[in-house]
Amino acid sequence: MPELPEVETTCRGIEPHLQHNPIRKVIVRQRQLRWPVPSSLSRHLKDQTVHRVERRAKYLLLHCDNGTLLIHLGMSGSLRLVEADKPVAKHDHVDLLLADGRCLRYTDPRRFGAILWAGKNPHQHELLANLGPEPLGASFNGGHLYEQSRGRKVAVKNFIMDAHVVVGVGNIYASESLYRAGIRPAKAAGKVSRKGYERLAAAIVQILSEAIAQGGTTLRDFVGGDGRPGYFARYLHVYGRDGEPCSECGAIIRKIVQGQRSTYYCPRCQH
DNA sequence: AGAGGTACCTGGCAGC
DNA sequence: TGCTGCCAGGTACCTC
Repeated sequence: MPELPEVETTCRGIEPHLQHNPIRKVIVRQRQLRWPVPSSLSRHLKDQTVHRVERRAKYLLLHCDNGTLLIHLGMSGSLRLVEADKPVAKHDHVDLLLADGRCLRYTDPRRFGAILWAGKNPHQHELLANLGPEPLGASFNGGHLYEQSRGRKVAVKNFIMDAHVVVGVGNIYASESLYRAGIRPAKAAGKVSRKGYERLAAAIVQILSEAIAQGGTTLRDFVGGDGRPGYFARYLHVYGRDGEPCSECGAIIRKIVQGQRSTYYCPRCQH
């Protein structure tokens, strides 16, 4: 479910509700996520206040005075503020009960997500320390992609999904960005020109920014709860559209598999 | 070092 | 209706 725009939307959505609203109790119903939820969680969080929520890559960092809670939503995770007495559903794994009678509820059917305690220097945490630049940050541009890609034989689509190169480009937006930049997903990363990477970096920035402005495209349907409707048809040009005509040139959109993930592209617009 | 595959897990859907 | 197989938005870790 969550690509970077959804994580960003979650980040902005929960922060104002957590500030000045101390955590009174932690309930862990399912400890077995990607890594076990630490048993020390309750001790660390009880009576702490989250004073700031930050996003780094697709991790959420809930900063408290004595350390930081790291949350990753994996493929199917979500965080919602609900009344504390709302009945729990099957995959509601963790609740942070708040002083105002509500709770931050972590739900994750596939349990690929993570909830970890990071201590006082969270950016030094092993999961965060070696990540590439933020796509919406100042150090990300076409030059960076160009430099990083010299000599690399990996397909450019896999290259831009590598978190050591740039974080936050998930499977949907990888296809969409390459389409907008006019680059074939299977092309070797080292063979893409500087100009190509300048278009690609610009496309990544534009597409992620637009998705955030819309409130996180995929989160919308996830919250709605039913499959993957409306927004796909409206905002995505190639993803999930194999067999349909390209909106630019009319050629039939193709689907290929790269690294066990589906990739979509227009054979006429992308070279 | 880099490329590619595997693993984690549940649910929804198509096809029979 | 029920079964089977396949697919799904992520990413750390393994092997070659």
